[in-house]
Amino acid sequence: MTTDTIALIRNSLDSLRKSEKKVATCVLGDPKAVVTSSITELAEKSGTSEPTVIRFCRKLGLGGYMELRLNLARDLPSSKYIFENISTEDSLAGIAGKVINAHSEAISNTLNKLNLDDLEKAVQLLHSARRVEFYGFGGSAIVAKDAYHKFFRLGIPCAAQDDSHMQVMSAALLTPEDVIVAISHTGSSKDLIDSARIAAKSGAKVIGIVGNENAPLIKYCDIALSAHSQEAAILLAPMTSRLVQLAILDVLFVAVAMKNFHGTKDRLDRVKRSLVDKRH
Amino acid sequence: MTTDTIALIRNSLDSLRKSEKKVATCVLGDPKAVVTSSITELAEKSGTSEPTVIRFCRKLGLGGYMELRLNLARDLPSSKYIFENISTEDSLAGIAGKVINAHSEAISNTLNKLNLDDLEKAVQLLHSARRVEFYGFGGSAIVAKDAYHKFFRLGIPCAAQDDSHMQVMSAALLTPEDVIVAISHTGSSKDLIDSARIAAKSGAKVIGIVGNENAPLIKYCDIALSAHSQEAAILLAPMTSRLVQLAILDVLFVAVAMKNFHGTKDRLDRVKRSLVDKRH
DNA sequence: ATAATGTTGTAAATTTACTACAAGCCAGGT
DNA sequence: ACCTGGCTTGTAGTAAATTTACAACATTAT
Repeated sequence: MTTDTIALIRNSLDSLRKSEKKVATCVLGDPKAVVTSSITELAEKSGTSEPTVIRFCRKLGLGGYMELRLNLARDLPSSKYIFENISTEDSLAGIAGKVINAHSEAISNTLNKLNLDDLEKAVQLLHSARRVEFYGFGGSAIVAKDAYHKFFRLGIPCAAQDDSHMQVMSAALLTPEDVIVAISHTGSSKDLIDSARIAAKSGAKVIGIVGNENAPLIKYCDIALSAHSQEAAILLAPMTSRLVQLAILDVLFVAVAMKNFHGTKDRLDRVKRSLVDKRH
Repeated sequence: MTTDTIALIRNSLDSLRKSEKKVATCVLGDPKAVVTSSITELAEKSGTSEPTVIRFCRKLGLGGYMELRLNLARDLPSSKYIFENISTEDSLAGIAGKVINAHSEAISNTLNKLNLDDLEKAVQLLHSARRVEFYGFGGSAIVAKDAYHKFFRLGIPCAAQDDSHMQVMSAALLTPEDVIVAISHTGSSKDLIDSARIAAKSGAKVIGIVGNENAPLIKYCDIALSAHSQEAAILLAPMTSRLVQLAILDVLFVAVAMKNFHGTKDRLDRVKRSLVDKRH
């Protein structure tokens, strides 16, 4: 249902007439220019006439040329999505824009990058787990804790471990019915790899959430969900990566929760009610 | 540099004439409609005339009405209807899509909702603070901890407190040079309000990060940054809210970091180097 | 070869964006 | 209170845009 106009043009290229195709190649060649061009300019540049351009638009299922322009404006990697780094010259508004846009973009990209098969397997594992443990250090410890906060409401016995000693001890005591979720941006933290190895040795299933497809941690994972956050700005990379990790865990949480919707709803309501006395 | 047009309108709302403001509220009220409207339609709907609409566009620094339409089209969510709730019938791909889209949307909206003046003041406070403390409970405790993780790298003495007793004790010891950041989705946690009140009594500045503009907590804040996440799906609300809070703190962090770029860069490098031995 | 069909461009119609100017409004001063 | 000067706002007109109707041309089939 994602109507990317440029993809649409490319797909319907075959069903176009000769001169309409000229228009199409012209649009595909420089879509950005179309946004700022009038129909006359486009007709001229493509060596055709205005009505041809209109017919071209109609063939795409659009109402007219205006609609094409607006759609292209919407779909283009507009100046809004900047992977630039922040510079000292930036105004506060500029900084806010860059940070927010980098985040938003990173999150959207996650959806494309996610492997649905692996995701499905991860959901199955978590759903049928006797116990779930979330491991992470530093920034990823926060993600682990957040995951714990969510998953424990599902009634699944779980814990977040951000202490390397606790992790190995806990990992040693796991059983094949248990699952650990190992979270790491680099995917190369020695301590975390140790913990994952020990957990695997105990027979527990290991789900890795990493920000890099070549991470050594992946070798010790049954399933690795890579939150590859493309070459975002250096300064922002750790933040976007963390946000993406959180989003992946949110997806896992919701998916697992939906496996047993009524029980979940009841449980979430009870959690909610338990907090009312804390309100002002 | 190219800021979001909607945010631009919101910010320049003060410098507009009476009837231009009518146009502005009309655009802000339903930006999507503007994209498909002609200048005449917008003039009519806002109860003004075409020239007023043009003048409004010029005030924003745009060339004319067409540019406004194109910019709005570009900034708007790509026509996916998102704010739906998850249902039990959803496929995994559907769930992932909805969660990710809700998140992405919430983050983008943050930019529009943020009040730049308040943001600027918050940056100033944090930059010149002798000490910064982050307070939060439950899910917001995680956000607090995340903020602590970031800000301590700037060399600012700081801490995250997620224990109500520690909070009040710590708050009682603060000085007018100190700043606390009180984080709460509902903005009505009794304990957090207590902590904020005590901190204020000690003379410390209070920055509130809340998900609701009518939160009681705001009364005790010098600056309240509202991460109002619009009526997102019920099940997803806590998650998106948390993501938005994180994003706001990211913006604050980057902005404060940029106040002293060279020092920051050096410090971040040192932190990075300190971790290399932990790598595989 | 010629009729039939399909494709493209010309020219006119209609809508849209924009400009020049005049009417209205709200000060401040007499 | 009433005028006056400046500042807003709307009316009416203009130029330019998009879209339509139709005619000319090309292509294919009979």
